[in-house]
Amino acid sequence: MVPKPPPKAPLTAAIASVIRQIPRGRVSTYGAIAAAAGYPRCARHVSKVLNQVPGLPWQRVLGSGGRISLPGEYGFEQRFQLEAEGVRFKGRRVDLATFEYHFPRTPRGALRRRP
DNA sequence: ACTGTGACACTGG
DNA sequence: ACCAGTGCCACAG
Repeated sequence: MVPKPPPKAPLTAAIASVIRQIPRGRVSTYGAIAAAAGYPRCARHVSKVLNQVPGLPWQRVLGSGGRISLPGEYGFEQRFQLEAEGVRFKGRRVDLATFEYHFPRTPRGALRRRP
């Protein structure tokens, strides 16, 4: 039997996993990541995961429309990092049509809002 | 068990 | 186009 599987924050682990799938030179958004992890309405939680789990490609995560949500100097840092990977900006935004990474599939049945 | 939190998304002015 | 306000929802203390 299993000694002790970590039934901790399934959402956190799922989101972290999804973020790691983003290849270099591509980006994604909070909402898309949350949805790909199976939790469509938990975009806000993605930010929490980025702060909790180190080693993630945090710079590849953008807000809706390809905007940088991270304020302050870190925001510029993010922009530099992305440009270093080949991601181009149009004004303050990234052209998602070109650089957004589309995840292969939602790992689990996505929670859908009840009608 | 309850309350606060968060690098959001979306809508209206 | 931009800003401010509102809704959202699982996690952590």
